[in-house]
Amino acid sequence: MDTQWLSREELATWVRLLTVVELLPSRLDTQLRRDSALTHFDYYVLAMLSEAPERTLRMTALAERTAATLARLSHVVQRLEGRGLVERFPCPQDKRATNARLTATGWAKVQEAAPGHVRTARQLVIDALTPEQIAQLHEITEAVLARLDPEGKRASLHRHYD
Amino acid sequence: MDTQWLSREELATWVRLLTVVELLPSRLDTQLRRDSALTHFDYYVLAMLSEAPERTLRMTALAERTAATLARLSHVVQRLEGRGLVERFPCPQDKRATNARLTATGWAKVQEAAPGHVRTARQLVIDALTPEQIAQLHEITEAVLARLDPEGKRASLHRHYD
DNA sequence: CTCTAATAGTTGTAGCGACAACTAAAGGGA
DNA sequence: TCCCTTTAGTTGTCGCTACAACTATTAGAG
Repeated sequence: MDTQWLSREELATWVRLLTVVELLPSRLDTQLRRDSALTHFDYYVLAMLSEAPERTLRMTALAERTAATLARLSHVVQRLEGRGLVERFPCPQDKRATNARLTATGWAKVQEAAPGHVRTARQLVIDALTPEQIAQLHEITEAVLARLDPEGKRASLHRHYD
Repeated sequence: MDTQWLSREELATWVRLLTVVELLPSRLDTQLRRDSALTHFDYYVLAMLSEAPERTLRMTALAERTAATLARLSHVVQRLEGRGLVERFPCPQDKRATNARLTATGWAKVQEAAPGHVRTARQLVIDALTPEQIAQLHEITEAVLARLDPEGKRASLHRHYD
């Protein structure tokens, strides 16, 4: 049971990755909060609904696409419903299930927030990388996700974009 | 002011990156919480202190190495002090400043937690990648950090590992 | 030698997320 | 049919983080 410590190069990379993982979410939150009064997670919930048929998804499906637990999603959707951006209604086919649907106000909100968010994504990440690096990062995140979420229980989102 | 939307490849990569950024911290937290009753951030604070001369750092220096705001660090160190893992004392040279020092108990805690944490880091990320991918990820995170933290105000940590 | 601005750190508060406990409905034997 | 398990979702609570407001000390301009 000897510990396999990290090599110099592995450690340097690991530390940089942690720093990115630490800083990126707060940057995204800050921009969206300031410009649209949404957290980044709020935005993603709305964005996923906006791309779904009828702008409607079951809570479980929405949770997968946003890589969230059902509990967290439930809290968030409750708040979004209170703000009139989303509405919930029981699923007719399965009485256990709940559907979440984007309201007209919610749709307008996403439309308004999207350009600024994309600009931020470019500024902070995408435009900092060469096309080759984008391709490399694609492979790298793919490999890591296979470890983080082997069965794809959470985080099915990326499969919709292949 | 037309929006430069993301290409198919850019979007797929961006979504994967977001998923990693969403899932990785909670995985690290879960392991450390379960095995050592520490958050990942707690662990990093203790780890940074353990590598410093005298196992002591000024709050500002510690905040940079952990990519945290001073406010956040202050709260965390307060809690760690309450648990006897860290102690604080005023800096003699600069009466505004506070030094944080790892206690013997804190040192023991890091020693105990480190192997499990490294094993997790390998399992989830490092061992999922080839040496080439590690090198690529090093470059990629470097480029992104230059955007996230241009002046290196926060996140000076990685420079200690070059 | 002031007086102002910058630096160092702390604290209060509010909001979000993790975890555990819970209800309710559907599925699946025997 | 009955019972047990699984699935779907909600809710309460606690702890952590962001943000803003605050104090105290130091550095720098004039």
